[in-house]
Amino acid sequence: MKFATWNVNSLAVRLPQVLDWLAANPVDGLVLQETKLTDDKFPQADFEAAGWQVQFFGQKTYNGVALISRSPATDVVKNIPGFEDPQARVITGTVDGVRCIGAYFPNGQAPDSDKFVYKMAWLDALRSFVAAELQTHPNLLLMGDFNIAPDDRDVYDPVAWAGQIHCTPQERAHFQALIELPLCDTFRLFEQAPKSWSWWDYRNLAFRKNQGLRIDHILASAALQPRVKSCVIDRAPRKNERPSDHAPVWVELG
DNA sequence: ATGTCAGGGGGGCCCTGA
Repeated sequence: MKFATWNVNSLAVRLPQVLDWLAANPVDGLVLQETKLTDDKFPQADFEAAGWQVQFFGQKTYNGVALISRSPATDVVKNIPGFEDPQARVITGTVDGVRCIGAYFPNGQAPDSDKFVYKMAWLDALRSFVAAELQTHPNLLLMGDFNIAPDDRDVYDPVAWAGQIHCTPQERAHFQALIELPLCDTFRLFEQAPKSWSWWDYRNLAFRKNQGLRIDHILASAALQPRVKSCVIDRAPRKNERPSDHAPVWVELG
Protein backbone atom coordinates (compact mmCIF):
# COMPACT_ATOMS: atom_id res chain seq x y z
CA MET A 1 0.00 0.00 0.00
CA LYS A 2 1.08 3.57 -0.67
CA PHE A 3 0.03 6.77 1.04
CA ALA A 4 1.07 10.27 0.04
CA THR A 5 0.87 13.92 1.01
CA TRP A 6 1.04 16.99 -1.20
CA ASN A 7 0.63 20.70 -0.56
CA VAL A 8 -0.84 21.78 -3.90
CA ASN A 9 -1.08 25.56 -3.27
CA SER A 10 -4.56 25.91 -4.81
CA LEU A 11 -6.37 22.84 -6.08
CA ALA A 12 -8.22 25.04 -8.57
CA VAL A 13 -4.89 25.62 -10.30
CA ARG A 14 -3.32 22.23 -9.67
CA LEU A 15 -6.22 19.82 -10.27
CA PRO A 16 -4.89 18.58 -13.64
CA GLN A 17 -1.47 17.98 -12.09
CA VAL A 18 -2.98 16.08 -9.18
CA LEU A 19 -5.04 13.86 -11.49
CA ASP A 20 -1.99 13.25 -13.69
CA TRP A 21 0.11 12.42 -10.66
CA LEU A 22 -2.51 10.01 -9.30
CA ALA A 23 -2.73 8.28 -12.67
CA ALA A 24 1.04 7.79 -12.68
CA ASN A 25 1.23 7.05 -8.95
CA PRO A 26 -1.76 4.93 -7.99
CA VAL A 27 -1.58 5.40 -4.23
CA ASP A 28 -4.19 4.08 -1.83
CA GLY A 29 -4.53 7.44 -0.12
CA LEU A 30 -3.40 11.01 -0.76
CA VAL A 31 -3.85 13.95 1.58
CA LEU A 32 -3.82 17.44 0.07
CA GLN A 33 -3.11 20.75 1.75
CA GLU A 34 -3.83 24.34 0.72
CA THR A 35 -6.72 23.42 -1.53
CA LYS A 36 -7.99 26.99 -0.98
CA LEU A 37 -11.54 25.94 -1.92
CA THR A 38 -14.83 26.13 -0.13
CA ASP A 39 -16.56 22.74 -0.05
CA ASP A 40 -19.11 23.78 -2.68
CA LYS A 41 -16.22 24.38 -5.11
CA PHE A 42 -14.37 21.11 -4.46
CA PRO A 43 -13.92 19.19 -7.75
CA GLN A 44 -15.51 16.02 -6.38
CA ALA A 45 -16.88 14.89 -9.75
CA ASP A 46 -13.45 15.14 -11.42
CA PHE A 47 -11.91 12.83 -8.83
CA GLU A 48 -14.83 10.43 -8.88
CA ALA A 49 -14.73 10.23 -12.67
CA ALA A 50 -11.12 9.08 -12.32
CA GLY A 51 -12.14 6.43 -9.79
CA TRP A 52 -11.25 8.20 -6.54
CA GLN A 53 -13.18 8.72 -3.34
CA VAL A 54 -12.92 12.14 -1.74
CA GLN A 55 -13.32 13.75 1.64
CA PHE A 56 -12.68 17.45 1.90
CA PHE A 57 -12.77 20.33 4.32
CA GLY A 58 -12.03 23.80 3.07
CA GLN A 59 -12.59 27.51 3.28
CA LYS A 60 -12.26 30.54 1.06
CA THR A 61 -8.79 31.76 0.01
CA TYR A 62 -6.67 30.02 2.64
CA ASN A 63 -5.88 26.55 3.98
CA GLY A 64 -8.19 23.67 3.07
CA VAL A 65 -7.43 19.95 3.17
CA ALA A 66 -8.66 16.79 1.46
CA LEU A 67 -8.29 13.02 1.63
CA ILE A 68 -8.34 11.23 -1.73
CA SER A 69 -8.53 7.43 -1.65
CA ARG A 70 -9.31 4.36 -3.74
CA SER A 71 -11.40 2.78 -0.99
CA PRO A 72 -13.85 5.01 0.83
CA ALA A 73 -12.51 6.66 3.96
CA THR A 74 -14.46 5.94 7.14
CA ASP A 75 -14.80 7.67 10.52
CA VAL A 76 -13.89 11.02 9.03
CA VAL A 77 -13.01 13.84 11.42
CA LYS A 78 -12.49 17.46 10.39
CA ASN A 79 -10.05 19.68 12.27
CA ILE A 80 -9.14 18.95 15.90
CA PRO A 81 -12.14 18.15 18.10
CA GLY A 82 -12.26 20.50 21.08
CA PHE A 83 -9.90 23.02 19.48
CA GLU A 84 -12.03 25.86 18.16
CA ASP A 85 -10.48 26.99 14.91
CA PRO A 86 -11.91 28.96 12.00
CA GLN A 87 -9.06 27.62 9.83
CA ALA A 88 -9.56 24.34 7.92
CA ARG A 89 -6.30 22.47 8.53
CA VAL A 90 -6.88 18.81 9.38
CA ILE A 91 -8.78 15.90 7.85
CA THR A 92 -8.69 12.40 9.27
CA GLY A 93 -10.10 9.14 7.96
CA THR A 94 -9.49 5.41 7.96
CA VAL A 95 -8.46 3.97 4.60
CA ASP A 96 -7.95 0.21 4.27
CA GLY A 97 -7.35 -0.09 8.00
CA VAL A 98 -4.85 2.77 8.18
CA ARG A 99 -5.81 5.85 10.16
CA CYS A 100 -4.71 8.76 7.95
CA ILE A 101 -4.35 12.20 9.49
CA GLY A 102 -3.72 14.85 6.84
CA ALA A 103 -2.64 18.18 8.29
CA TYR A 104 -1.68 21.62 7.10
CA PHE A 105 0.34 22.95 10.02
CA PRO A 106 0.29 26.71 10.55
CA ASN A 107 3.13 28.57 8.85
CA GLY A 108 3.86 30.74 11.87
CA GLN A 109 5.20 33.67 9.85
CA ALA A 110 7.87 34.79 12.36
CA PRO A 111 8.83 33.73 15.88
CA ASP A 112 7.71 37.06 17.36
CA SER A 113 4.32 37.13 15.62
CA ASP A 114 0.77 36.37 16.73
CA LYS A 115 0.72 33.65 14.09
CA PHE A 116 3.57 31.91 15.92
CA VAL A 117 1.54 31.96 19.14
CA TYR A 118 -1.32 30.35 17.20
CA LYS A 119 1.08 27.78 15.75
CA MET A 120 2.24 26.75 19.23
CA ALA A 121 -1.34 26.41 20.53
CA TRP A 122 -2.35 24.45 17.42
CA LEU A 123 0.65 22.12 17.84
CA ASP A 124 -0.34 21.45 21.46
CA ALA A 125 -3.87 20.59 20.37
CA LEU A 126 -2.67 18.43 17.49
CA ARG A 127 -0.40 16.39 19.75
CA SER A 128 -3.28 15.66 22.14
CA PHE A 129 -5.52 14.71 19.21
CA VAL A 130 -2.93 12.36 17.68
CA ALA A 131 -2.25 10.78 21.09
CA ALA A 132 -5.98 10.08 21.49
CA GLU A 133 -6.27 8.71 17.94
CA LEU A 134 -3.36 6.35 18.60
CA GLN A 135 -5.28 4.83 21.51
CA THR A 136 -8.05 3.65 19.20
CA HIS A 137 -6.12 3.37 15.91
CA PRO A 138 -2.66 1.82 16.37
CA ASN A 139 -2.07 1.75 12.61
CA LEU A 140 -1.73 5.47 12.03
CA LEU A 141 0.00 7.88 9.64
CA LEU A 142 0.37 11.59 10.35
CA MET A 143 1.02 13.24 6.98
CA GLY A 144 1.17 16.75 5.71
CA ASP A 145 2.89 20.09 5.42
CA PHE A 146 4.33 20.44 8.90
CA ASN A 147 5.99 23.80 8.22
CA ILE A 148 8.80 22.49 10.44
CA ALA A 149 12.27 21.47 9.29
CA PRO A 150 13.08 18.97 12.04
CA ASP A 151 16.86 19.08 11.76
CA ASP A 152 19.64 21.17 10.25
CA ARG A 153 20.12 18.55 7.55
CA ASP A 154 16.58 19.43 6.43
CA VAL A 155 17.64 23.00 5.64
CA TYR A 156 19.73 24.13 2.65
CA ASP A 157 21.44 26.89 4.65
CA PRO A 158 21.12 26.06 8.34
CA VAL A 159 23.25 29.04 9.39
CA ALA A 160 21.05 31.56 7.57
CA TRP A 161 17.89 29.81 8.79
CA ALA A 162 18.99 29.38 12.42
CA GLY A 163 16.15 30.55 14.66
CA GLN A 164 14.01 31.50 11.67
CA ILE A 165 10.46 30.30 11.14
CA HIS A 166 10.28 26.51 10.43
CA CYS A 167 13.61 26.09 12.27
CA THR A 168 13.06 27.52 15.75
CA PRO A 169 13.86 25.38 18.81
CA GLN A 170 10.19 25.67 19.85
CA GLU A 171 8.94 24.22 16.55
CA ARG A 172 11.54 21.48 16.60
CA ALA A 173 10.60 20.62 20.19
CA HIS A 174 7.02 20.18 19.02
CA PHE A 175 8.16 17.91 16.20
CA GLN A 176 10.14 15.90 18.76
CA ALA A 177 7.08 15.68 21.01
CA LEU A 178 5.20 14.06 18.11
CA ILE A 179 8.08 11.62 17.65
CA GLU A 180 7.85 10.73 21.33
CA LEU A 181 4.15 9.73 21.10
CA PRO A 182 5.77 7.60 19.56
CA LEU A 183 5.78 8.17 15.82
CA CYS A 184 8.71 7.75 13.45
CA ASP A 185 9.87 10.05 10.67
CA THR A 186 9.57 7.51 7.86
CA PHE A 187 11.92 9.45 5.56
CA ARG A 188 14.78 8.91 8.02
CA LEU A 189 14.19 5.17 8.28
CA PHE A 190 16.15 4.91 5.04
CA GLU A 191 19.37 6.19 3.57
CA GLN A 192 18.51 9.37 1.68
CA ALA A 193 20.44 11.65 -0.61
CA PRO A 194 21.80 14.72 1.17
CA LYS A 195 20.00 17.96 0.32
CA SER A 196 16.62 16.27 0.02
CA TRP A 197 13.93 18.93 0.23
CA SER A 198 10.15 18.92 -0.14
CA TRP A 199 9.67 22.67 -0.61
CA TRP A 200 11.52 25.31 -2.62
CA ASP A 201 10.60 28.99 -2.58
CA TYR A 202 9.15 30.24 -5.86
CA ARG A 203 11.64 33.10 -5.67
CA ASN A 204 15.35 33.27 -6.29
CA LEU A 205 15.47 30.31 -8.69
CA ALA A 206 15.41 28.22 -5.55
CA PHE A 207 14.38 24.96 -7.22
CA ARG A 208 17.01 25.29 -9.94
CA LYS A 209 19.62 25.93 -7.25
CA ASN A 210 18.12 23.21 -5.02
CA GLN A 211 17.72 25.62 -2.14
CA GLY A 212 14.87 24.22 -0.10
CA LEU A 213 13.59 22.77 3.13
CA ARG A 214 12.20 19.39 4.11
CA ILE A 215 8.95 20.43 5.80
CA ASP A 216 6.50 17.85 4.39
CA HIS A 217 6.53 14.67 6.40
CA ILE A 218 4.95 11.26 6.88
CA LEU A 219 5.12 10.00 10.45
CA ALA A 220 4.16 6.39 11.19
CA SER A 221 2.97 4.80 14.42
CA ALA A 222 5.03 2.09 16.13
CA ALA A 223 2.64 -0.58 14.87
CA LEU A 224 3.10 0.55 11.27
CA GLN A 225 6.83 1.23 11.39
CA PRO A 226 7.91 -2.38 10.66
CA ARG A 227 5.72 -2.31 7.53
CA VAL A 228 7.31 0.83 6.08
CA LYS A 229 9.28 -0.20 2.99
CA SER A 230 10.26 3.19 1.61
CA CYS A 231 9.67 6.91 1.80
CA VAL A 232 10.24 9.07 -1.26
CA ILE A 233 10.00 12.76 -2.12
CA ASP A 234 8.84 12.98 -5.73
CA ARG A 235 10.53 16.05 -7.20
CA ALA A 236 9.07 15.46 -10.68
CA PRO A 237 5.93 17.60 -10.27
CA ARG A 238 8.08 20.55 -9.17
CA LYS A 239 9.39 20.59 -12.75
CA ASN A 240 5.89 21.00 -14.21
CA GLU A 241 4.74 24.20 -15.76
CA ARG A 242 3.03 26.21 -13.00
CA PRO A 243 4.14 23.85 -10.24
CA SER A 244 3.22 23.86 -6.60
CA ASP A 245 6.12 25.04 -4.47
CA HIS A 246 5.89 21.68 -2.63
CA ALA A 247 6.70 18.18 -3.88
CA PRO A 248 4.56 15.17 -2.97
CA VAL A 249 5.95 12.68 -0.47
CA TRP A 250 4.86 9.05 -0.36
CA VAL A 251 5.41 6.05 1.83
CA GLU A 252 5.07 2.38 0.91
CA LEU A 253 3.70 -0.10 3.43
CA GLY A 254 4.26 -3.84 3.12
C1' DA B 1 18.04 40.58 -4.46
C1' DT B 2 11.75 40.71 -0.95
C1' DG B 3 14.02 38.10 -7.57
C1' DT B 4 7.25 34.29 -7.11
C1' DC B 5 2.73 32.62 -6.90
C1' DA B 6 -2.28 32.55 -5.64
C1' DG B 7 -6.67 34.64 -4.28
C1' DG B 8 -9.57 38.47 -3.63
C1' DG B 9 -11.36 43.13 -3.51
C1' DG B 10 -12.32 46.20 -6.65
C1' DG B 11 -11.76 47.89 -10.45
C1' DG B 12 -7.71 46.66 -14.46
C1' DC B 13 -3.51 47.34 -9.39
C1' DC B 14 -2.58 46.34 -4.79
C1' DC B 15 -3.06 43.83 -0.65
C1' DT B 16 -2.22 39.45 2.22
C1' DG B 17 -0.24 35.05 2.91
C1' DA B 18 3.11 31.82 2.03
